[in-house]
Amino acid sequence: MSEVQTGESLLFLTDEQLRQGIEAMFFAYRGFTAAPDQILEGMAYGRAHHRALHFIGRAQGMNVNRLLAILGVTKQSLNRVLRTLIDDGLVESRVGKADKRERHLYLTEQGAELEGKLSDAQRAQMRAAYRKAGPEAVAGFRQVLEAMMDGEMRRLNIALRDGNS
Amino acid sequence: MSEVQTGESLLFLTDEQLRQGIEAMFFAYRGFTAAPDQILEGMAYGRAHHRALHFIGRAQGMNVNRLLAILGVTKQSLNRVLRTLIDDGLVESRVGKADKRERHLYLTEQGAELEGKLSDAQRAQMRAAYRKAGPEAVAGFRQVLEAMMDGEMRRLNIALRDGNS
DNA sequence: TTGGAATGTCAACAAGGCTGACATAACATG
DNA sequence: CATGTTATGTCAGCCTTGTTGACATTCCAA
Repeated sequence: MSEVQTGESLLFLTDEQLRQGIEAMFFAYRGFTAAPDQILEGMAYGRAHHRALHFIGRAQGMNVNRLLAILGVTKQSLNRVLRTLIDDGLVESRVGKADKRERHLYLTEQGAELEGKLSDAQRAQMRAAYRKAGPEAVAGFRQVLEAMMDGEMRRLNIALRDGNS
Repeated sequence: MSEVQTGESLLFLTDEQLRQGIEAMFFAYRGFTAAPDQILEGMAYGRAHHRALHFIGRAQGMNVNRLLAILGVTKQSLNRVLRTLIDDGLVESRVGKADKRERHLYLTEQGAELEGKLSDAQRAQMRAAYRKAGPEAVAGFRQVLEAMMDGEMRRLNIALRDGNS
């Protein structure tokens, strides 16, 4: 697969190569969401709930504004989802200590349980793909994904990764 | 980045590594759809129209059933989209020659023009990411994406790639 | 001739986006 | 202190795109 590569880097940029990449991304993303979607179906929750649970679990205590920025939706849209999660006791919303206008979000025990189930399924899927492709491929995969994010997203992603809340 | 790899392949499979991959996929997919979305906004079309145009353009003459399989939606859902594209003169639906029950789908000149515009934008985005990451990374990227598709999707994707309609 | 396949269409509904408008509480600053 | 701004929530309504179910038509194939 890695071909000649000497001066021939342009080969990877033919329209056909790019198109294949685009289509692969489309199909792969479907596979990517399939496992958690399956768990969620039948429950009263959807993909939006999953995303909220995921990122709240990832950086517990995060405030609403930050979650909005990460998810890239409007507060009205998030609120609908968050409302049900809070009402159902999966997420707890605590008034900020320093700034009492802020609400800080935490997973309850119940919330963490569901999040864990979803995460496990998605990680298993990812793990299988990683195994099949091998560590070198994974490194390349990550590099391309990074390059595909625009600056804003990359910042959010890196902040998450480094644990800056 | 390729590390030791001897026995250490497992390093790439820690929960943390997997989680980062999951999040990168989430953020990157947003970047991936951003360019065409922007072109479409304001027009009376959405992402669903883009997908239909893309795959019809990719394999002109494809019948409806096959398109349904590729897109993975119900015929009612596709029909709504296809209806507007046909009515607006972007797609032509021809009765099958061999089997007159089938409808074969083609882009009109107008349809091809819009498809081209969307494609160009998305390819430009992809090209930028590929350039930034480099050819080796791209090869790895593709390998992981392949592994992330389930069998069904991989079959569809490969069939497309090889031009089997 | 008859069953099944390929397609289209009507109706109703749900999830999850969006905008706009408005309300409240709390911080921050002149 | 008064005033403006920030963080959040909420109501109402709209759009896109997915879903099911039901039914009709046309045509291939046994």
